[in-house]
Amino acid sequence: MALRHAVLAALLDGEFSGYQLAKGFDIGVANFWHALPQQLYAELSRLEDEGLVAGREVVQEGRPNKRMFHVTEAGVAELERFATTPAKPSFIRDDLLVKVQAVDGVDPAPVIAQLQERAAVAEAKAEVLGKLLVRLRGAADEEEFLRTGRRIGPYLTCRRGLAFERETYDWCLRTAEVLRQRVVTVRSGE
Amino acid sequence: MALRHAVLAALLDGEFSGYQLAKGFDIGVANFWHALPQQLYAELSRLEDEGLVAGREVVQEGRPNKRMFHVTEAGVAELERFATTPAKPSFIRDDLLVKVQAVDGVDPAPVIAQLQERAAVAEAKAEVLGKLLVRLRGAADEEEFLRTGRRIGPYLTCRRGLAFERETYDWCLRTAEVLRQRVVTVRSGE
DNA sequence: TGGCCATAGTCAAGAATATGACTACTCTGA
DNA sequence: TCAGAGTAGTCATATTCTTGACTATGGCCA
Repeated sequence: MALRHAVLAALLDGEFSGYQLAKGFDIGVANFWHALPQQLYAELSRLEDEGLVAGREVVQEGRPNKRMFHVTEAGVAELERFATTPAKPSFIRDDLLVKVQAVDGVDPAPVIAQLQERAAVAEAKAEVLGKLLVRLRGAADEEEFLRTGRRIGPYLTCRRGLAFERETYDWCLRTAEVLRQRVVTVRSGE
Repeated sequence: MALRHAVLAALLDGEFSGYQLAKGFDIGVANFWHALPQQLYAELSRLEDEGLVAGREVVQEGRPNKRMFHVTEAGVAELERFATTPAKPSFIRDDLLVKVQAVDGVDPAPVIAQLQERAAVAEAKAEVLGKLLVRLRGAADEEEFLRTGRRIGPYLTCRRGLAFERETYDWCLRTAEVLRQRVVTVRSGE
């Protein structure tokens, strides 16, 4: 039940609408918590009912009105409480890893293709995250920023995301190469 | 719905009981697909009903009987089909990352403590995975094994798991250090 | 002027996961 | 000899996540 806390954590950066969160979840918080728009809207409603966030209607012209949310004091208190509860071990869930695990029993060609695709996605994501890091730290260099910046949480999680994507990229390419080599080996009658 | 495929992939290594899978899921397949025992038992039943795995009762003395499962031809075909479906993007889900994201708004002390704990867990897991790699490749060296071994799927996913745990370890320690430094900085009135 | 995309959000239903309790037997250590 | 841990598995319930459809409006392009 940490989606609510992920939302609260994301809202520490300011005021956001459900729609903005749904977009932004792809780059920022989504490194460690993926959610669909429907979940976010529903969670925001629940959080508002419980007084952990507060929303205000923003009337817009030329486009639908929206509701901007921010964290309340009670919301910060809830985050505080959450931070002290023992963390559950993290886990990855990845279709592609399942396919690689099974690769000895099936045709490797589609797996190789998917590794390649995934590498491309990871590369693109890594680039986005790299740029986000630069934007977050602004003019300061990294060390300086980490020592004195006033909002380093997103920066730290972003670094983790970047390392993860780079690792994914490397692993996908190296794994695809291994599988490709084996196809050649088998064909040449090893 | 890839738990079923994770189970099928795990059973490619031989015959296992639900109980064994539940234990082993922690080290092997669990790198990319975590599941509770109840889920595994339920999934095995469903897979058996659908003819994708077959079980046989093994009568034991001094302990409860067990059911050993293996993948059927239909099961392999299902894996084959699965391997060709487009892979969904993977995602991490991590309580601890949420806490780090929120660390600017809350007391960092418990977060630092949890980062330390997590680093220890990751280190232990990395060691287990390292040993598993050695066991999987046996006498051969890595290159040799990857070229000619007949069951490399688990090896490849295990390498990914190892890289992930090492990355987690590094990130946790570096992040904890950053947060500790800041506490000092703030205390000294920066 | 018809179709598509973006903004902004909602509803309902279903599948997948998690939580907690429970049976039953055996071996081991205090 | 009693408690606890390990083996092997089941059941029921609750929460969470995913899928798919749906409302509205405005702008852009052909």
